[in-house]
Amino acid sequence: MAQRVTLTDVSQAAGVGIATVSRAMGDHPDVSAATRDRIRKIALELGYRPSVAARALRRGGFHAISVIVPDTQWGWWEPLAHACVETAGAAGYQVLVHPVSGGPASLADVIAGLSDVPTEGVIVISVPDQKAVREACDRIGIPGVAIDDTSVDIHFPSISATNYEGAREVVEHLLLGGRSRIAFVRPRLSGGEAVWGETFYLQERERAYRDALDAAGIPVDESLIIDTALDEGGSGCPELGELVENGAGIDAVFCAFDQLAPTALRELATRGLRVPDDVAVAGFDDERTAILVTPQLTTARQPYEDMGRTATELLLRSLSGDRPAIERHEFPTQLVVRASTAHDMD
Amino acid sequence: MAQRVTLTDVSQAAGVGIATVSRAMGDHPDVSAATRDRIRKIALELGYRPSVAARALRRGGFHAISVIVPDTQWGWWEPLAHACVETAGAAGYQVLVHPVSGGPASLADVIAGLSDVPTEGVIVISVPDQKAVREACDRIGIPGVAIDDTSVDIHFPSISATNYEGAREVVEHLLLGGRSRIAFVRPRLSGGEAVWGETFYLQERERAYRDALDAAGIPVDESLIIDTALDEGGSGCPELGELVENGAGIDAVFCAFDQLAPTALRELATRGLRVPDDVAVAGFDDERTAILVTPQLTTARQPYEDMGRTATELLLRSLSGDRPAIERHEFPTQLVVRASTAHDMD
DNA sequence: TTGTAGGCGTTATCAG
DNA sequence: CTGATAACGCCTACAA
Repeated sequence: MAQRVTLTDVSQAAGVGIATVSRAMGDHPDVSAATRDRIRKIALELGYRPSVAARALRRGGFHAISVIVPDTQWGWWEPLAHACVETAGAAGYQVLVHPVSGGPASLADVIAGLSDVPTEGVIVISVPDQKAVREACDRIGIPGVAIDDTSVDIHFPSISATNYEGAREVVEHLLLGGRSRIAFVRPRLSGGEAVWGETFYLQERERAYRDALDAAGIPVDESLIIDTALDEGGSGCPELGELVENGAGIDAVFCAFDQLAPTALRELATRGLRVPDDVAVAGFDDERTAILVTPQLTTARQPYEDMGRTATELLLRSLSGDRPAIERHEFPTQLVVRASTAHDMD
Repeated sequence: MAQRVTLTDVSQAAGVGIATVSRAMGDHPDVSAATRDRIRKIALELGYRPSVAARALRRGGFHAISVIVPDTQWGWWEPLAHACVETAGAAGYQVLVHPVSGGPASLADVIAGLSDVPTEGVIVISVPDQKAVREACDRIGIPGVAIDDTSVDIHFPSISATNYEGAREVVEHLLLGGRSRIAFVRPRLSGGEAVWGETFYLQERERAYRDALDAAGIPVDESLIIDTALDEGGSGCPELGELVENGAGIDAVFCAFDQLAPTALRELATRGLRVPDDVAVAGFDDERTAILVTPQLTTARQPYEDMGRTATELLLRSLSGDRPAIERHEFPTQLVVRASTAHDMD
């Protein structure tokens, strides 16, 4: 139905050669204005659309890369995609963004589907299992780069922030503020997603939490490390509430990432604890959440721009023959102090 | 560099005809397992990748559509894109998402760039000027559908929510709660973007605001209609502050959309006004903002799923020859009552 | 200024 | 089972 009208059709309808039509449609100089206009009119009437495929075949390629983005409800990955688009655009590449629809299997599915998409390479964001994804890439024969700190084992050049250093900086900021009973809030694995358990960035941030306390001579109290459901709109964080209830005497909360903060803040508010006076709260990412909650959240900002740009550069380089090493490229975070931890706001 | 190795190369290296290689690469039955494996091995060594262009040319088309999404920093449009992906996927279409990079000109630019992208049609989201975009589409000869309520004049089949009815419902909800001094907060045009001034949804929501007051027998006080900068992270809303200062005696605030609420809420909090006891606050969209602010926001939810699905269906239909009418398709919003307006929470 | 012909890399149709 | 060959639709020398 769709791709029916061709150059030949138009040429016949106009009683000219196909070359003339081709020239008329492009902005070729070698056509008389009269015939050009006549042909264009006919083409329009016939609903002629040039075949991208034929054109690309003729010219050899599309110069497009794909960015595969996770299907989280809210797009924290947007700054990343944006940076990719910018960088690729400057190099004459189109960027195709493919949202992943669901479970862990489907990332590989999306990639498999790419065999019919004109893309020369792929940037995957937040990959549950790099091995499977890598195999999918190999199967269709395109190179890839990951912006990912979830996989413990990596099979792509992997871009991430300095999770350990960033988290350590956050915790040290809390310690400097005189806090010593610091809870660490992690996301609870929901359903069968045992994946979380081996999530690299969680490991790193937790390690930083422990090390920072150690270094400050504060023994880690395992009961202060709690797991909770991820639900930004939820009314509270029962596990944190329990901690307060039990008289754990916490004076700070470090959320493994910003999205865990809203429920924590609400729980504290419900229990009449003031933030930051009674309890300081901090997160990680500097996501949209951080500026919308009350009070606004101290956190570690991930350098998404740099990360996206570097990923794209690595990919483009590997398109021109390079085979970049499979290693982690870590980019430093920046501590952003806001009202949720007060001490050095003055 | 990239697209060099072809079927012919592999066939020569393997000492067979290209047809055999083609069959070996696909999962054709008519090849002996032995040759198939041998050929595949050689192809892998040579780094052979089938040409998507040639393949598409042969098979006639790509079956992909594009969704062009605005480059707002935070993706309220994501549910839309998601619905498009789902709907298109079910019909065997790939979806390419193209973020727009900047100013009003660039949407048309993105579309112009699509002439080299294998896409059969386009869904544009939030179009500042449909006329220009329509011309860009015509120029490259692909059909389009808009999910858009910004343009006053439309040149695409245009999907949107029922802005008037939705806003009216919100204002009536405030009135029902006994509020009568209701401020209406609009975004201020920043820089040269006179576009906002002729923004359809703003006109509609304002009209609803006025009509609702009228219907309730409350005269519209023009001084209660204020324009403010859009800055989610900002510390307050000076214009609203002034209103309070001047003793305008407001008891409710209707924000033209959710993203205007955070600063309004902060301003009220700063001035010691309690929400909703002293002042009720409501928005429009049911965006992420709505559940993150304190207190959570009463608002009108846009039915993004329906909207995205319908847009995709319209587009797919126009790919099979239909020429859908250029008209608005409006989908009803749903009033979502949260803590920011208290009266019927009990 | 216009028409003819060849080829881009695949796949499908035919012979062998 | 395998090999030649003809399209697919467009662009562009080259020829008229």
